[in-house]
Amino acid sequence: MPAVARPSPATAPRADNRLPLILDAAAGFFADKGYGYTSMRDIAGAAGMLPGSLYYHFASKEELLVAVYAEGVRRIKAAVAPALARDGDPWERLEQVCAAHLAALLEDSDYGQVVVRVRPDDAPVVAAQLVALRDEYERTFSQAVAGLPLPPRTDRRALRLMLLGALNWSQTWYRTGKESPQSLARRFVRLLRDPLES
Amino acid sequence: MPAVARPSPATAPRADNRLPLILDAAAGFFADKGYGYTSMRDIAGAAGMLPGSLYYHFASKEELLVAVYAEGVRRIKAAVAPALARDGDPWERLEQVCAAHLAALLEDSDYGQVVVRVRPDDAPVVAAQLVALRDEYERTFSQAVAGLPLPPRTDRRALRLMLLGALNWSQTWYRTGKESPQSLARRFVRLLRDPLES
Amino acid sequence: MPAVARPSPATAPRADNRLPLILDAAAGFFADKGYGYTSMRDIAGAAGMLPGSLYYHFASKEELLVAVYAEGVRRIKAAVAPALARDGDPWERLEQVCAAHLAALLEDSDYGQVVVRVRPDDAPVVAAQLVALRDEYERTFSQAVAGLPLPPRTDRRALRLMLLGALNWSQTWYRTGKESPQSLARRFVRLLRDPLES
Amino acid sequence: MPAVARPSPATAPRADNRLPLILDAAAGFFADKGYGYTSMRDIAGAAGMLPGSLYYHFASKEELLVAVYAEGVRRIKAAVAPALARDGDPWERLEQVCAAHLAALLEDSDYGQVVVRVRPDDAPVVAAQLVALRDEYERTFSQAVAGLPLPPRTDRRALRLMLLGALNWSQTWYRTGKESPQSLARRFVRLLRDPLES
DNA sequence: CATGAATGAGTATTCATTCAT
DNA sequence: GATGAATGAATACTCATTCAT
Repeated sequence: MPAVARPSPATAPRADNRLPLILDAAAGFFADKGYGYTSMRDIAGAAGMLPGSLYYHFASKEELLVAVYAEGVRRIKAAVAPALARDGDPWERLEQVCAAHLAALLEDSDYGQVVVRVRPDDAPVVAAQLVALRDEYERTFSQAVAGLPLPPRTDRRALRLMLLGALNWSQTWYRTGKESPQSLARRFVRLLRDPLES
Repeated sequence: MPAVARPSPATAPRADNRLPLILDAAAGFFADKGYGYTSMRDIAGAAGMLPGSLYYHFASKEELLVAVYAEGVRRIKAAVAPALARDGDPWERLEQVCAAHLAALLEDSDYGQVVVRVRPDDAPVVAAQLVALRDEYERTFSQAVAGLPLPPRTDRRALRLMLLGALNWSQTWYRTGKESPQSLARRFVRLLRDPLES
Repeated sequence: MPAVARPSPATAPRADNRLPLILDAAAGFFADKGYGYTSMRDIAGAAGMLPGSLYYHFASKEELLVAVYAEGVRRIKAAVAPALARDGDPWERLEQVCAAHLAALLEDSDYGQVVVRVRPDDAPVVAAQLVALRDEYERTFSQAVAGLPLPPRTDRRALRLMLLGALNWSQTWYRTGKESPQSLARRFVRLLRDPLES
Repeated sequence: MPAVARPSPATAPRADNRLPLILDAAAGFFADKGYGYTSMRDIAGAAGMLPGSLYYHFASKEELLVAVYAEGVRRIKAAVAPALARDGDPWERLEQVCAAHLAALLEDSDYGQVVVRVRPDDAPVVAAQLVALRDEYERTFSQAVAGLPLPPRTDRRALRLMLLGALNWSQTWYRTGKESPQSLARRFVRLLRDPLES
């Protein structure tokens, strides 16, 4: 326990500068193969270290997942925030929010994918934390729906669940390149906005 | 213990057929914990046999999954078929199809859940078979959308993807008891049919 | 226990007419992959029956091996016998014996190969029987060496071990087609007969 | 707890190196029971560790075999090298080479035995490596034959195959104690060198 | 003669984790 | 901060064998 050498335990309590490397590696695998199909060895290998070394940074695989998941939520929220802040037509705003959500989910980074792909009960011990993080984001998303001028008695909850479900499920069939998140978002929102009954 | 029903030990030599038992057990676990989180021990235990005994019936865990998955698709198709066959208002028909789909997925049996929950690439060796099965069903579902009278240039593919996505994703948040598949289907279809833009 | 139907329990105590089929299948695998690497399933499959059915014919895998091994020894002895019976030049006779031995071992059938390939202690329970069978043949082979007119004090035992070793080991490197057992036998015997020291 | 002997925890960080222990254990079993009849449990047990722990050192049973086999070839080559390097009578040299070969094979260590006992295709994945190793040694052995002054048109290849076969097959019947490798080698070489035809 | 169904013990291998250094 | 070495429990799967039918 060196009491002097370290410049200042308060300002730099723990450097841990390879931490982002680990998070990136983990996010990559979790997004790609899922939590349960990823081993600590996979992650360590990709981060250029040995499995045991991961435990200096995270107490368990589950805690590592929480960290990745939290970062994923943070990024989706950050991606959606500008769209949400915009003034103007609420339908247009919803479309932009959806586009940002989709982009974060499908293309921008592994972190976003993790949030949609990993089911909280894959990691029972921390399931509650994951659910809380997910809920946190869904409240954000709700605001975009809440701002919509809708006929009275419209079921806004169903609207939100439907839209979010459609968006999230797209991870299942979406293939990069054929269509942009932006245009997909437009299609989906149009289907809701425009009357379909001829 | 029906004392009469059994035809005769000669005609029915002894097909205890614990095979459906195995399938049920597997379906239960796959639906509940996912494919990768289920062990052959789990399944064997629930079926009242030893792990090795499973291999008399299925050559591998993956083939067992295919059997469960196929049965799942069969059941969803069977559930949806009557609704699809109905004459009358196409929107009404779509609603009934969605209700049947949701019921099969959320309540009726584990088999339906497996089809939605298990990702084909969890079992790489048979992934193609699973995809084929899933596609087979989706073609069935498409018919309900195809029958809709829609304004020209409506994007029917997007409509199908959106609806199916919303339906399937419901597995994530749906909790039995609060709301019936029937009523949920009605809500979703209404949101599409009725104009939302005031 | 039908007392009448069977023609005559004494003359045909047990038909067992698929037995040769089983032996052939077993010989094939034992020769090819070795005893330990062959499963009863392999054999049953090749014989067109189920694994359990083999136990009607043989009490255990080990006993099946004994049967195959015995048949192998029988065949090698039968192949060598005519050459051994010949009159005339003893060196010529030895060459013919070696040629017959090699042919039985390398080309004629799987049974011969089994005798050379399978080590008695691969099947501990019956090891002694296998050794006895092998010894039985070696005594036969010895006669060909015993008949040789050799300088006094020649070590006939070493000669037999050397020749038999060279012959048996050929299974390791011999590839059908390049050279006949006949010509290989001639080469080996010549090396012994002719003086090499110039 | 030796307080002095250990040079310094810094220079010799802690290379317990139980690896040779594992190799020895594996060599012992492979030589004794054969590759396929040896389990990783056997080896681990003899090395004083748990089965899983072996995989820290070797990626698979097959790779472990390669390591043992390579060491075996190395040892036989090393044993034969001095004899091969000798000047003087080529027949005498051949005899010494054979004696060294036999000693390595029959008495000196399990490693040598493994090379002769284990058939490359017992471990299909690495079979090619094993064959390459074996060939490597056989080229060494060939030199001893190549140095022999022989009548023109003598078949040197057959001579090498015959001698090596006789030597290697001796593993089958040789029992320590009765006769030394040295004397056995002399017998074999004499049989070739001296004219047998009276 | 043969099968259908199962057993129980064994196989190689994987994995999250630990901990002294 | 990280490693080398190991643990212990789990995993999918295999195999010789059994036995009622």
